[in-house]
Amino acid sequence: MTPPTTPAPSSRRPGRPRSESTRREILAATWRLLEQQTVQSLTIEAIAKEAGVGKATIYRWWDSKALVVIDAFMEHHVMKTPMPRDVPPGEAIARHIASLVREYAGRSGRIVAQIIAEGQSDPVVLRELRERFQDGRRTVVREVLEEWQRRDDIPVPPNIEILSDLLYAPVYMRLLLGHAPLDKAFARQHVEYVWTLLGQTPPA
Amino acid sequence: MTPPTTPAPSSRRPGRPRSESTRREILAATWRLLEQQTVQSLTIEAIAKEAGVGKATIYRWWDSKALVVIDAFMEHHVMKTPMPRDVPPGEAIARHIASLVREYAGRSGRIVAQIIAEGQSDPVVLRELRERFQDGRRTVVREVLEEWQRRDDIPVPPNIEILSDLLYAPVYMRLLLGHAPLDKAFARQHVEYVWTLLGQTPPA
Amino acid sequence: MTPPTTPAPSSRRPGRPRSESTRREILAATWRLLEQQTVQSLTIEAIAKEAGVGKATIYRWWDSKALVVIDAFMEHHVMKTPMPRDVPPGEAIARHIASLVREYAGRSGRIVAQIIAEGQSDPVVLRELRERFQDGRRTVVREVLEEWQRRDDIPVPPNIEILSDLLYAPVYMRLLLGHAPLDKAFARQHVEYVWTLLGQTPPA
Amino acid sequence: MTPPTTPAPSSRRPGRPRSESTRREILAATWRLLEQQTVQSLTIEAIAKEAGVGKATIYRWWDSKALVVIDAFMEHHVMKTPMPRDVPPGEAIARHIASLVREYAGRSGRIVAQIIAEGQSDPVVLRELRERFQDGRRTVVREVLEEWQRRDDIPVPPNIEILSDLLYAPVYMRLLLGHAPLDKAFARQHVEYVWTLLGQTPPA
DNA sequence: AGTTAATCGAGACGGTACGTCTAGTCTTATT
DNA sequence: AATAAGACTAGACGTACCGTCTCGATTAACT
Repeated sequence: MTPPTTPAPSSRRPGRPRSESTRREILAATWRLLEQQTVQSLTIEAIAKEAGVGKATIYRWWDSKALVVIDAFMEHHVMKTPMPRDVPPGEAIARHIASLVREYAGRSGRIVAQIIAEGQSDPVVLRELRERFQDGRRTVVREVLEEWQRRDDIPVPPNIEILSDLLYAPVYMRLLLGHAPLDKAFARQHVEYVWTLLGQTPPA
Repeated sequence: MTPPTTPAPSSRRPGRPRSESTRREILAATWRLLEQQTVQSLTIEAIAKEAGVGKATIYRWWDSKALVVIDAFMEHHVMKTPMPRDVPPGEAIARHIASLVREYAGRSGRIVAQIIAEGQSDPVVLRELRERFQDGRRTVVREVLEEWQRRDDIPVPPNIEILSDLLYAPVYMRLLLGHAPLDKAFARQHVEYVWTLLGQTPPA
Repeated sequence: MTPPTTPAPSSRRPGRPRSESTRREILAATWRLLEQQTVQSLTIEAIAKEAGVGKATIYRWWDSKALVVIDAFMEHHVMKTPMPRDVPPGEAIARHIASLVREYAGRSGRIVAQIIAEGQSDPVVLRELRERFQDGRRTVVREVLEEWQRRDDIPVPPNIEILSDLLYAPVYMRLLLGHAPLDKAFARQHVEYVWTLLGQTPPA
Repeated sequence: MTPPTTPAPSSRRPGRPRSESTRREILAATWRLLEQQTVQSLTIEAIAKEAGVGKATIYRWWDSKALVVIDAFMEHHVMKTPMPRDVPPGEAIARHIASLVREYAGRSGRIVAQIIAEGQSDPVVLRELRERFQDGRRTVVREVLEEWQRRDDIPVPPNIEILSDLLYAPVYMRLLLGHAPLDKAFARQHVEYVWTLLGQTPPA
């Protein structure tokens, strides 16, 4: 199945073209339903009904419920946790972590967590989530970390992913395990501690 | 519903007592089926058939499929990742992380990941998993970290959970997101880097 | 699949026994729906809904929609066109044809016609209809015809089926083709003519 | 909807004229598919695909699947069971019945039976079938029977349809009910018996 | 030894959703 | 206009499980 985001690159295929309004309605309906239930309890049937759409139309463009949810999420997410680019790298990362925690503490966090959950039994979902949502972010983080190393000479491991994980993994762990709160206090303490270990003054 | 692990607390209830062999057969069947499929695709119906047991018998003792899986997992897990207690605390933690990575790289890891996944739409599951599988471990980790602080004066955050997460979260993140390998090289690099930040010599 | 009319011949099978009330409710619902629509437009889904029953329950006991309809028909039909046994054979046949025409001119006729229609693309249906509905009748007709031959010396073909068809086929042809009315006048004219050919006085 | 056999009666309508080759291709595709499946299981979708034609094109010219089938049947049938016109009327009828039985014993019989079946839930189909396929025949049969009466003084009922049904109904009954074979032996026995009743010598 | 009460297996039951299929309609660009 | 292509809403298909229920049969402790 062609990824639904890639329309028709060439001139034009024969037949009635895909309805853009239908696509939007499906994603909007999905998003509405996710206010009241989990991804697991969500059904294609319910999405179709809520969107006023035939089930086959959904199956035509998406391979699984989770992929619809990823699309719906991307449609409404539009990068609410950007990496600040006009501040020193250490502060950029700190602010980014804070905004990520803030975002993940709410509904978006629950939905990301449930998409990751779906991904545990469907590799396609996990891959799609990473490619569309996280890989770009990881690249930016890596660049900022390298800049930070150049500017402030922070100690960096041979494989910079190790540092990147160190910074972000606790956020995801609390999101998914819920063993401790995912809140502003956590973000501050985590940043303060790691910055101290890196020999930096934590941002105010 | 009474937790299935708590048999009969008082002297004795009237009527036919619960069959211990049936309980074991259900958990064994669950474990067998999990060799071939995911927790999500596993069904109570299939467990009942595989175990030669009525569905109602399963429902009588467990509230959900995931709770059966947790029990089956505990039955076969028997703490394969103990915290070494006869080595210096820094080395104990390092070895523990290595054994955890080793364990999670295989089937147990997949199953733990899938239980966490189930937990994203069922708080009971997540709580049960934490209480029976992780809380005890976290307590031990905390004790070892405090000993480490006393012995080697490592820098420790006010809330020691922050350090604990720093050490273990990358393992869970790789287990669940799969964005980077969960292998021996990762364990070594991660430990080496964090130990360096803590001003310690990483164990060989 | 076991014919649903044959319950459990032996002592008792394990498991919850089949619900007789459910069986009756399904057939009653089918009959109700057939007052408003054709067999072709009838759906298992609609039967299930009308009967307040799960679809699987219908599929468990019947192989196809048409077989449910046959059962529903038999349940309500209870042989409304019996062969009179206390009159001379010629008159018995004449009365039987008249009652058959009367019956087939109404709803029963439409349903029998539609079952035969279903049978054109499903041999099982046609066989079932013949075995449960027509074979018994044909046997009786044959006996009465043989008695008629003995008593009144009517001319009979070597294969008595030929005469039997001659008597009954026009009824079915009008039922199915509708090229001419299936009414009392037809029944009278048909009987009068055939009786004349057989050298008998037609009954008043 | 205009009957599809009536092309464009007037001089010329604006726009692209109906494609005759498309019409033929649809009917040919229908006929090909009917070699492998029943009318009931045949779908407009399959016909369109097999003919390389849009579904809408079929819907534009025919009101239902069964009407397409009737057209396809007429296209290939070309009256294979004509009434012989250069023999005595009794023999003409006898030969006609024999050829009808021969024809109906094969694939044509199955298709006619299935068209009649479709007609049980769609009066339009039944009417169309009669008008285009059987009414002409019935008229011819009636004429031959009347000639037979004049020539050989056979006993004829007031309404000659009664005799006509007597002759032909057993053929249709066996075609549709399948309770007894539709073969050469049947045709011979049936004709012999009826001819005897009519006081005629059966043809050799 | 007989009674009592909960357990067990089997499997039928009312439901719900699955993913597929076809109906019949519509929207394109092309002929 | 008519066409091929194919997307669209609608809804039935037959299957799979859900969690509940009714059976008869078992299994112990308590009369």
